[in-house]
Amino acid sequence: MGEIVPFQDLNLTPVPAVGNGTAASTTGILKVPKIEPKLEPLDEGPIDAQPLQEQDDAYFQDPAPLNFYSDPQNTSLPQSAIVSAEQDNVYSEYNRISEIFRAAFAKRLEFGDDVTALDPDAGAIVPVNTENEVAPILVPRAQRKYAKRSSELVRVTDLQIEDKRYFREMVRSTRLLFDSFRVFAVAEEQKRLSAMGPYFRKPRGDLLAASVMRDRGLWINRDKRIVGSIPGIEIGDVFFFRMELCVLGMHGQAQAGIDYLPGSQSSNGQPIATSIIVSGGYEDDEDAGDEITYTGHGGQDKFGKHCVHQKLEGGNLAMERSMHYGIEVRVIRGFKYEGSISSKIYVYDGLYKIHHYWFDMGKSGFGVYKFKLSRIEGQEEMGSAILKFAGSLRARPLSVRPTGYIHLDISNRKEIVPVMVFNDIDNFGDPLYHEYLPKTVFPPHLCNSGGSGTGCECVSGCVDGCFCAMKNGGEFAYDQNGFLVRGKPLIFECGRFCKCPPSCRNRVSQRGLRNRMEVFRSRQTGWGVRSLDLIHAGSFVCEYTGVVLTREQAEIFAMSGDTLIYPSRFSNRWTEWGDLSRIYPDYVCPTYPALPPLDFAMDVSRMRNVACYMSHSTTPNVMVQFVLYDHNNLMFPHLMIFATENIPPLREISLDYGVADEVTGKLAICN
DNA sequence: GATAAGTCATGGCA
DNA sequence: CTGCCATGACTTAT
Repeated sequence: MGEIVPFQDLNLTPVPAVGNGTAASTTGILKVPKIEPKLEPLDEGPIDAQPLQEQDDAYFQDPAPLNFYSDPQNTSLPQSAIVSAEQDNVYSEYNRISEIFRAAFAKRLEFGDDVTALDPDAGAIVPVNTENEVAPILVPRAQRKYAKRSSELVRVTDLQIEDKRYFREMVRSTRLLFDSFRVFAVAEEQKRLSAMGPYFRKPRGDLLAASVMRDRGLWINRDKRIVGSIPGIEIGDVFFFRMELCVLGMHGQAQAGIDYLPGSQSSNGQPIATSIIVSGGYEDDEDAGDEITYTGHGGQDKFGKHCVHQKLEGGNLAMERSMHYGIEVRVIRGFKYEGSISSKIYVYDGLYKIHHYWFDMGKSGFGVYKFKLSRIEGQEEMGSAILKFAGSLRARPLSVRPTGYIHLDISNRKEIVPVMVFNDIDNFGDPLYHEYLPKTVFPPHLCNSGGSGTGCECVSGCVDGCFCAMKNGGEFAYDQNGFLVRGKPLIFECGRFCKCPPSCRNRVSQRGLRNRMEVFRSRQTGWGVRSLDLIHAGSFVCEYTGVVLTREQAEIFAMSGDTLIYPSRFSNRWTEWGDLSRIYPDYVCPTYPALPPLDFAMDVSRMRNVACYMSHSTTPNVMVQFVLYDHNNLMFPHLMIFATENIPPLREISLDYGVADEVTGKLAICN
């Protein structure tokens, strides 16, 4: 080994604070006057009288099936919907937008294509706006020119709170784009492939999204090689693809488990490891959470069997050098996760230090390098530990948390999965005193407008181009997995006059809650909501229910001081989900059908559902999307809540309730 | 579970 | 110093 340059000579300088606080103007999760009902102590409430008991039946024990499309036997859904085709003309705008996307994808350049139409000054991708010409989505591989990964090794320290918000928002929007584009790209690529003939392999949305985003220069954290935590990424954040980690600068290797700055790029010629992925791919690994014995890479054949001794080179050498300099590494754990959209999930578990390493005989009889890592103290709880905890909580809530639960299902089996109530802070228990309302109640005349209507004829489920697809502008709002492709002013799901079964892909939000929820008491937000299941970005979470009041009724109610929800005041966060303007410069956010002013309010004072307890945030992880299915009045849509981020179990769900009223200074949600 | 298609960064070489 | 290309890697989906 050559001469060792001491740690302080390494070019490890803190990055100056970047954020200026303008990216996010207000705080994260706030204490707001959401629905603050009259909180009553539980002195003579039902809780003490009826101690909770662990429930063993399927309703409490079975995990919610994520792929509900494989359940055509489920006929419990109401077939009460009236949908007519009268709006067909207003969807021409949708059709036009869809055509742009389809054409863009169809015109993907292949290797060797002529690229003279591309403008070299505008980066890799250029829209060609002549008639009938659209931008290609991918530049031919041979033509791609990417900015190199930086070799400047830095550690980011002392971020101010506004800097943290800035970076969190940057990460959030990047992930949002990755997720929504991934969903979209798979759907479009499938259309393109099927137009060319039969195909056998589902396209990989992770690769498509990452590749297109790289073309557009949308990968982040490439201008610095960051040691330690990545600003904007928190312990416990969950990822579904290795490429997503590359896009975020978390871990730059598409497959390799050790990411490092090679010695050839390092200021002192020494390689430095920055992150590792622990996912059980090496038989000699031992993972005890805080302590890891990590096996170096190499020595395996293509089937994953060791066949030669490992060498102290590449990532292995970088690990040894990081140990020598006392440099921390990020640890990301990979799991198999039942019901996930991808085969594995990846969880950021925080920073570890390498304490020693040795050369050892592996179980295969070939030599391997082993590294002993231990977690740096004082960090947030490990994300992987929370995932495991949530898993046991789903099965045996009262054994895992003997105190705190005051109800195991406030829905009283009105939902498909339980909604529990947890309070280990005080003795308030008002969620127990409201009737649970699984679906919004509309004025009777809306849903009973005669026995005739129009709908699709898809007896075995809706297909591309069917009547209901056309009503949504020629494309369904949801992909084959039930994920929202992009937000729209309004979505038409199939309804009563459709011939399709309840399992139809166009009936996502009317199926109700799919994730086991917990209403919990919090010192910061009063009541809050968290899920025991991992929620995928783009998936339906729940409806925001209440009893619909017309304006006249609402005025009377408001005078009497009841709590009302005004749907028109929810901020238009749906425009962010699927906003591809950073990929398609001429992207137009869907604007049709133009909704009339939503001139109604919802009373949630007596009857409500789990959504009512969600906290407000200006950096929310869910949003409201308007949906129609059981009647046809554009003025009275359902308020459906969809996830805009991957929400790990037990992380608080937050919603943007809209801006504060300028006159009263109150947040808009309450009157 | 074997296999095929796909990607990245690295490192050697011209 | 740059560009090219082979290589290895705890992937992902069928």
